[in-house]
Amino acid sequence: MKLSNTSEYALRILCFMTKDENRLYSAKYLIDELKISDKYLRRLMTDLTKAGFITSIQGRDGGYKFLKSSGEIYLADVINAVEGMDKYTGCALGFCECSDTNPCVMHSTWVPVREEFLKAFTTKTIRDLDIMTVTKY
Amino acid sequence: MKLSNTSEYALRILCFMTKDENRLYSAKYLIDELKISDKYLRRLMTDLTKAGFITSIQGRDGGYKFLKSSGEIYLADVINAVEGMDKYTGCALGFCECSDTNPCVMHSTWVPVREEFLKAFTTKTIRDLDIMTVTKY
DNA sequence: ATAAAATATTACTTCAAAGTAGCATTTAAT
DNA sequence: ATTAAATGCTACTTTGAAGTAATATTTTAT
Repeated sequence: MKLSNTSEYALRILCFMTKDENRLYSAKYLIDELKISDKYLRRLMTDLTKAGFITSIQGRDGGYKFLKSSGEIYLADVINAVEGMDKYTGCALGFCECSDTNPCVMHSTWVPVREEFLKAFTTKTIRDLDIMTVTKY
Repeated sequence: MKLSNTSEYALRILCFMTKDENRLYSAKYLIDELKISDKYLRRLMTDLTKAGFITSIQGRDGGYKFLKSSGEIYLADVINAVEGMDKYTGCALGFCECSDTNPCVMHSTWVPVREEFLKAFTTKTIRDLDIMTVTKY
C-alpha cells in the first residue's frame, strides 16, 4: 500500500509545480528541490509530456510547464501515464480472472479497500492535494 | 495495491487449510494444490510455524496443522509474520516522518484508503475469508 | 539399526523495478 | 556560426523480492 517510486515521483513533481502554476520549471531546478535523480526525473517528465499534462520547451532557457490545468489532472491519470493502474486495481491475490461472480478468497475483503482507493484517485486532482499545508513534496 | 507474493501465499495457504481445519497437511500436498514452489512454500511454513499459527510435525508422516484456531488468526498477523505490515501502512509517498501534524501532500487523500485497509486486515481473520463460495485459493 | 518420508536451513540464482551513464538533439544569446 | 544550456533517447548497472538447489535434521515403520 505504498505507491511505486515511479508514481510517487510523478505525483510529487506535478504537485510541486502547482506552487506557481504558470511558471516554467527546468529539470535542474526540480531535481534540486525534489531530490530525484537526474535521469529518472527526465524520463518521467517525458512520460508526463507525452500524456499531455505538461509541455516541454527544448533548447536554452527551456523547461516544463503545465499544458492542462492542475485541476483537470486526476491522480489516476498520472499513474496511468507512468506505469498503469492495473497493479493498483487488481485482485489482492493476483488472480487475473477474479471478479464478483468468480471471486477469490480475499475478494469480499478487498473490494471495499479497492473502492476507497479508486474513489480517492479518480475524484481527486493534482490541485486537490494538500499543497498549502505542507513543506515536503 | 496488490499484496506481495509472500503475503499472498501465506494467506492462501492458511485459508486452504481451513477446508478441513483439524487435518494434518503435508508440504507436498499443499504444493500440489496451491501451485506454490516447493522451497518457497516450505520457507513460509517455517515462518507461520514460528509465529504460532500452525505447528509442524517432523519426521515420517509429518506435516502441518493449526495450532491456533483460524478464527483467532487476523490477516494483519499473517502479514506481520511473513514480511511485516510497515510496507502497507506507511505514507503513500514513502516519507518516513509523515503524520497528521506533519503531512505530505498526499496525506489527506491517503488516510481513508489506509483506514479501510487497516479495518479489513485487523478485523478479519482467516476464518472470515470467502472459503465456501470459492474454488480458487 | 536402517530406510523412507517428512520438515529445516543456508546459500545461490533469477527477474523486474529502480537508478545511472553517455551521447544526441534542440534552441537562444552572442 | 558558435557556444551554452536545456531536453530526449538508448543502453547499462544495481538492488531487493522471488524463486531454486543442495544438504542437514527429525521421526516412524520395518
